[in-house]
Amino acid sequence: MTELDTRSQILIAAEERFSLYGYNKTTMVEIASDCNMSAANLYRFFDNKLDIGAGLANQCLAEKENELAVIVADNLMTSAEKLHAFVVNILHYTYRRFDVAPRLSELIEAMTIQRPEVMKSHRNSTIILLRRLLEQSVDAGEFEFSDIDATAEAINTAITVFYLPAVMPLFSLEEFESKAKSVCDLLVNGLSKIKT
Amino acid sequence: MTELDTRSQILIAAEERFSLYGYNKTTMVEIASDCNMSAANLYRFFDNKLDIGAGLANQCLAEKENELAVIVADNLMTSAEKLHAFVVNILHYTYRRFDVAPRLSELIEAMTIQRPEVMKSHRNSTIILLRRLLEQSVDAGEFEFSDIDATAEAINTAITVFYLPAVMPLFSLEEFESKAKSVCDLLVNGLSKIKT
DNA sequence: ATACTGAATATTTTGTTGATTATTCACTAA
DNA sequence: TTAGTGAATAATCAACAAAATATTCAGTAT
Repeated sequence: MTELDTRSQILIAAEERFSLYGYNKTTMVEIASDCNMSAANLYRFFDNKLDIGAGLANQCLAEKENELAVIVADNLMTSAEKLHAFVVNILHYTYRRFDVAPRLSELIEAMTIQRPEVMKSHRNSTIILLRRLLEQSVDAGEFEFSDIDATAEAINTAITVFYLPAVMPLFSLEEFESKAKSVCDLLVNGLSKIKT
Repeated sequence: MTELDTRSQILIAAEERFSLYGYNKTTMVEIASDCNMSAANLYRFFDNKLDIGAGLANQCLAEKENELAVIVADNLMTSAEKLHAFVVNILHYTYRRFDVAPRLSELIEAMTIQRPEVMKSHRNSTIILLRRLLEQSVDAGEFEFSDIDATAEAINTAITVFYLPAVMPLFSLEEFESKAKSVCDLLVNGLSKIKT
C-alpha cells in the first residue's frame, strides 16, 4: 500500500469515527485499529490528531465551497438570486451543523480554536467566490461598484452572522431565512445599477 | 431606608464588586456585607444573584444605548456619517469588552447565556434607534427605502459581527474598523437616493 | 532503508471529595 | 407588619488523584 493510500485510509476511518462519535471522543487507538495498525504508526502519516482533524475539516469545507461554486456558476439565476442562494446555502449549512449534525460541528469547533488557519482559508475561498459572483454580475450588466475586493469583503462581513453556529439558538431557521432575505435585498439594492 | 433605596444600595455594591472582581468571583456574602446586612436579606430585594446581575447589565446596556442615541440625535452629521459612527461605537464597545474590560464582560456573558431576554431587549432598543436614524434620514432627504422596519432589522443583522466578542480575536481593531467602514459604505449605497 | 510495533512518557480528561457559595426558612426585633 | 438574622440545605467549585489518551522512541522485521 502506498503512503498516499494509507493516508486516505486513515482519513476515511477518522471521518467515520468523528461523524459518529465526535472529534473528542475518538481516540487514536480506535482510528488505528480501524486501519489494522498501531496508534504509533499513525504518526508516520500525520503529526498529530489535530492534523487528521484538519485534513478532514478541509475536505468538509471544500465540499461546502463546491456547493457555493455551483451557485456562482449557475447561468439561469440573476446575480441577485445567486447572492441570495449563496447566503441561504451558508445559513442552512450552519444551522444544520448546530441542529442536526453536532458531531461534525465538534470538529469545526476544534479547528476554529486550535487551527484558525483552516477557517481563515475557507473564509478566503468564500470571498474569492463572492468576487467571482461580482465579476459575473458586472458582465451581465446587473451590479456596479467601485472596488471589487472591498465589496466582496464587505458582503462577506455583512453575512458573517450566518456563519456562526453560536448565534443559531437565538432565532428559528425561518427567522434566519427572513433575515437573510432582507440583508440580501439591502445589499442588492446597493449594488444594482437600477434601483428597485 | 425605603425598599427602593436598599435595592439601589445593593446594586451599587454589586457594581463595585462585579467590575472589580467579576460576576463569578463576587459572593452574595460580600455584596451583603458591603451593605451591612446578611446575605439572606438580599433575597428580600432580589430573587437571586442572577437578578442582581440583570439589574446591572440593564444599566450598562442602557448607557450604551444612550451613547448610540446621542449619535442618532446629532444634527451636524449626515445620515451616512451617523450610521458609520453608530457601527463604530458598537464595535469599539465590543472590542473594549473583550480586550480591556473582561471583568464586566463576564457579566454580559452570564446574561447572554442565562438571561437571554436582557440581550434581546437591548437588541430591540438598538433596532428602534436604527429606525429613528432611518426616519431622520428620510426627513433630511438622504435615504430612501420601502419598509423601514425591515430595513432597520436588515442593517442590524448586517452589523451583527460587531456585537460579538467571540469574533474579536480574529482580527485587529484596525481591521475591524476597516470592515465597519466598507460595510457601512455598501449599506449607505443601497439606502442613498443619489448613488455615489 | 521502509513499515511497523510495544512500551515509556507526557498530556488531558475524569472522578471524587471537601470546601465554598447560593438559597431557603424558621425565627427575632422594632 | 416590616426589616432583618443565623443556621440548615442545596448547588457549585476547586483541588487533587486516578485513569485514559496522545505522543515519542528504541527497537523488530522485511
